[in-house]
Amino acid sequence: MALTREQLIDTAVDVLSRFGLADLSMRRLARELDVQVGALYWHVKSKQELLVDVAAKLLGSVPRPATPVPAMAPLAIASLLQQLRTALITVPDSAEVIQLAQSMRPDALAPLGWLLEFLQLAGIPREQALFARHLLLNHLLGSIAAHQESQALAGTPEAEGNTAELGLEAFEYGVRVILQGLSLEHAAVGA
Amino acid sequence: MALTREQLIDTAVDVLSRFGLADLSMRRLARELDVQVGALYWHVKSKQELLVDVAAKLLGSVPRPATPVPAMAPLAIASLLQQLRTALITVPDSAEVIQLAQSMRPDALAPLGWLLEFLQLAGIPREQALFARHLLLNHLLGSIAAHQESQALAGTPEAEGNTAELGLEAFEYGVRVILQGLSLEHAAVGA
DNA sequence: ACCTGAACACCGTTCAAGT
DNA sequence: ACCTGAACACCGTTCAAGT
Repeated sequence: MALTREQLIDTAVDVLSRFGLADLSMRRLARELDVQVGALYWHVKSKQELLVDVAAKLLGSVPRPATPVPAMAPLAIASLLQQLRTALITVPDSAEVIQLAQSMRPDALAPLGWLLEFLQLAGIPREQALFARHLLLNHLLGSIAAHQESQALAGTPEAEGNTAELGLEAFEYGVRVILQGLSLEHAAVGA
Repeated sequence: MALTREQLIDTAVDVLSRFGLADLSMRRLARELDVQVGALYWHVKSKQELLVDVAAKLLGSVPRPATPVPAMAPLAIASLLQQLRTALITVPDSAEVIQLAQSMRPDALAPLGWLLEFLQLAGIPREQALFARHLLLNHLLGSIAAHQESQALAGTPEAEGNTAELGLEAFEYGVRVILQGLSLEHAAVGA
């Protein structure tokens, strides 16, 4: 049966999850799917386009939180960020893939749209909500990348629980700091 | 006269500044320096090692601010971040290069050491100062990358001052939010 | 419509051998 | 000490030709 775009994306997600971005080449994908490299380009315009779909699939399992009342918006934001983190933290180089997708097609990642929505709901004007989202996103992706690096360098898994919790702690600290800073900058949030 | 490591680094900075990271290959460098590719590997262990030195050179022009009294630490931090931004904003893909250097050799970039120092001076305990620095760094590099992307997509330089100021505004907004959030999280800062 | 075969124009790294 | 020549094992993308 003929190769499908879905199959191509699924295989890409699989190779990424198991071996990382360095091993995710078009040639590797072709080998994995038992076709010639050229065949892939009938289903997909370029590797970058494929990676956008990979990013969307990585975030596909994140459910949309219920729309909060304004006073609860910061909580909804924090929990959405947590969910995004858990969806990405086990996939090597996922931060890089999301960043690329976000820069290529800013509307391709639905959960990031919700994030903007909740920030505005919290009383932040649109333009500044865009800045604020950038801030939160840079922190999310940055802390995921840092955590994965530190694990990669760890080598022998001595005290692995230790570094894993440290990564989570750093993430939550940053979210707290940013949300507090935002509520100071925009009076509308507090209760 | 023989090729030197300095020459190699300088040429790399030059190619990066003019053409970006995609064009910064060992083979391109060799062509530029009129040697064979192999020659480069006598002066440098790997491309990654070279990029660490490139990153250090990019930040080499940033002067160390005078050590502030604790109450002035946030100001010193904000001005150091500004200087880092101006050093990097004109160099394509500089954020990526800094991030790589920072992950390969966390002590190679002196100004980032100063940043940690000032955060502790502001009354933030060491461990959390490390998180806070990450937060500021992710914002700095993220906003530089975003600004350069938006310029790349702009194509025709219509209303170029507009987007340039928008990038600066987003950057300053983020720094403000983070510093305010930090001062809320750590009581020691206010005057 | 979907894929093969083969090419084009590249990569980073290594290393015997030269000077 | 410093560099060349040549190889090894890869890349992403294109495209005539096949089925």
